[in-house]
Amino acid sequence: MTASAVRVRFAPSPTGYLHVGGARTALFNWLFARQLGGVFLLRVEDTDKARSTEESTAAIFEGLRWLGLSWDEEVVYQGSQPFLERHQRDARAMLESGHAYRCFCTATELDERRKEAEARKDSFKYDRRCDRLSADEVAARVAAGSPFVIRFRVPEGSTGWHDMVHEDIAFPNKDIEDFVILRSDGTPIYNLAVVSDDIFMRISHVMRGDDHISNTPKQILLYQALGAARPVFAHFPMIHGLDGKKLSKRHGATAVGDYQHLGILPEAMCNFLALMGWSPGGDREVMSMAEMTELFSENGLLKKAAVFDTKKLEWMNGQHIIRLPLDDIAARVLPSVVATGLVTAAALEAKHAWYLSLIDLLRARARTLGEIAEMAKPFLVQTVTYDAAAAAKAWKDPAEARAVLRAAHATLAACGTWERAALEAALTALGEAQGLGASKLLAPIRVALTGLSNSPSIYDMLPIFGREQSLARLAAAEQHLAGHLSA
RNA sequence: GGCGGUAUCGUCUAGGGGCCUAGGACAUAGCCCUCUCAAGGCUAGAACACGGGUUCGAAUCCCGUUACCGCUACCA
Repeated sequence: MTASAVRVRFAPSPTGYLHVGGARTALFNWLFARQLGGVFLLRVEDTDKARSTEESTAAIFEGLRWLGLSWDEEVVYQGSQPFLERHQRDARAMLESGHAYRCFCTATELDERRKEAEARKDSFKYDRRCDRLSADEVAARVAAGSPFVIRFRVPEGSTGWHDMVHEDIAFPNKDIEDFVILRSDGTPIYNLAVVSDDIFMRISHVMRGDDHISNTPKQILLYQALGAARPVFAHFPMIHGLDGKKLSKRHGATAVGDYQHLGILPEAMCNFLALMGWSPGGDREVMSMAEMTELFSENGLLKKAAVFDTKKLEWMNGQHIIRLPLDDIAARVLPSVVATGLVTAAALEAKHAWYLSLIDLLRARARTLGEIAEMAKPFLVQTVTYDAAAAAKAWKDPAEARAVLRAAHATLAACGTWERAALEAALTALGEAQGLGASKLLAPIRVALTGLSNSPSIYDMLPIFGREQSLARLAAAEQHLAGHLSA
């Protein structure tokens, strides 16, 4: 097969949001296509009209776009008229070629028989009774207007394939029942629709979740009955929650949109997802999209279900936050910073260099974009709010703290230049002169400057605040403590 | 129940007969760095599900058992 013949698709059913498991499947398809210069397609499986919604479709597109998984060609809708008609044509063709037959058993009857079998602890499989109907009988029922479904007549033998991740898998056909391919209302059942569409879309590799393994033999049978060449199949392992069960709402955030709002970068999300079911080999872990595209290989595909651990996702996000270009991160965190309500985008634009240096200072200590915005707050407020616990600790003795602040204020005010090195030298000298250790000296200043007990280095912050603002904050804290003393 | 799949530290994984007294990462604990918090560095504990084979030799190959997961619809 030539590389250009690679055509893969992601085929979600629009009944919810883009789930992390779906996102992982989409990512693998995308990576595979991009690496081989193939085509990545999107097909919305909306044949179940009752459960499909437009909001869901939009949410899935949005999730894919955010992740950067761009698709080629027009999105295809499985439930659209031309598609439906083709599904019916294919079903009819199989009826005519003898690969399928009409079944007049009603859903209720089937249900009862299934329950009876269950009560006897027998496994239920359709008994093919309608396949034994005479041609005349069938014609009579059709003429009488009896509703019927079309069932595929599963042949003798065994159906297997060579899976890209599981190697060889085979199912004895006797374990596959004569499954329905067309409902009594003329709409197709999943397996028919999928095969019909994959043939039509000339899909070369069907890559999906493990949960489709048992559908595969049925689909292969359909390809054969339809006289079409089958694609290569790949079944990726499932993603589970911390309890080992299939990931669901109970496990917390499972929609990719949840992570977007949490301040996770799409690069980190993809990187993390890629490692669930795939490994580039060796100790390689943190990768850019370009690196993953280059390294992706079916040899690294894993069989075991992976547990989704948000702790590692967060760590990985921190790694991407540090590695991505500063202006890129600064631009992406901007909406969150503006959302604090403390500053406008225009104001930040006006002092872009200052904003960049601020973000540079904060990003090493953040794991999410939201944390960066949170840590940026003290730098954006007009008046500092002193955190009670921080003040209680750093300003334990108000008189002493006030003295330190006053001395620091005088020292810094006397500084000729407002540069990091000079400032540090001046304060270090002050500390030595007063016999104050770094902690004793700097902790009160930290609270005066930020109101918090944790922050970037004082010497890094001073230039960010600037001379005027720094001195003002020192003075304000001193004032605050003075009030505290008289009270 | 039937059928199918999977099985290395708590988690993500490296490993494809000897390089394995099993490596890396997250998490956890401790130390270093240090003005706090991160980041970074170092260290520790922590795994080949079990039982049989095959082989001079098995985490790696085969079989069985067990556990877990999935499918078992006129859902997708």
